[in-house]
Amino acid sequence: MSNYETNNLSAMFKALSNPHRLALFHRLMSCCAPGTRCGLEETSRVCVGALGDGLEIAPSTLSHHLKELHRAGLIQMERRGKFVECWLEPSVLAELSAFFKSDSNLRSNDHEQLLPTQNRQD
Amino acid sequence: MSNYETNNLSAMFKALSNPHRLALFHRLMSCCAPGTRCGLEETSRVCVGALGDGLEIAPSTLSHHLKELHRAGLIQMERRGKFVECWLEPSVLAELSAFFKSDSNLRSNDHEQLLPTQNRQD
DNA sequence: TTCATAATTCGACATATTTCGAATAATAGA
DNA sequence: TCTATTATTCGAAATATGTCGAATTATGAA
Repeated sequence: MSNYETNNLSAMFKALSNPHRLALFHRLMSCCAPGTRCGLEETSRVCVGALGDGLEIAPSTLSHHLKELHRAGLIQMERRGKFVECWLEPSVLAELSAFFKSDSNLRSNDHEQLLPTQNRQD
Repeated sequence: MSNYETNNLSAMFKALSNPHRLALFHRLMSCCAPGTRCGLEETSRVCVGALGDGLEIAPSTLSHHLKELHRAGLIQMERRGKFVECWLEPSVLAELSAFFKSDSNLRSNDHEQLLPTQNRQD
């Protein structure tokens, strides 16, 4: 994993490291049309105020958190009239899911000899 | 997603939000036996010092970061003689990968009416 | 016992994050 | 234009995090 990839990914995880932001992100994940794969082109959108509903945070805090999610590349935002709509690109979910799929992270011999010899045969 | 789950997950993401910690975690992911699914029972272990190799952080910082990863439930640690070995439980990878699989996050009607009516039909 | 190596704990400091309220901007409608 | 609604920006305060060096612990070997 290059430094660039590491920083990009860690920025995403940082955005998700706050419980409020994770909840916001998860709402966006959950609101896709039931019974279909989330997104494709049917990504549903939620306006800012509705996203924060029930979270008990000030509007300014909500705005800040959504900006962080957006800066990390996790969500999209677009003003439509009085409202600002948020949505989630399915490719982002795919990228993150793939990262934790161990198969995609196998390398051949990068880390030979990482254990001292006396500990390798038991 | 319950509050408990949210906090648990966000703690994991917080642990991965630091580039150094993400690099450490990724090394543990990458060092599995080539050609096999990571883990099952062949999880390979790496001792603390070797994990930090090339990362240019002080031993105390390395120790601190590994403790954070452990506290978040992301890695396992066990002393064997002079060394402390670290490894990764495959189930953790599975859990995280599954979280981003949008299918597993579909709910039926939790978020009806999140967009104001005038914006729902375009 | 004494020494060297591996790793952790502790205390300190600089920096970053979370959160809020007040002020501001953007928009739709009367 | 004036007003109400939606959302953002700004500044400040409290708290958390990342990092290091020094001291300490744990262990194996001479």
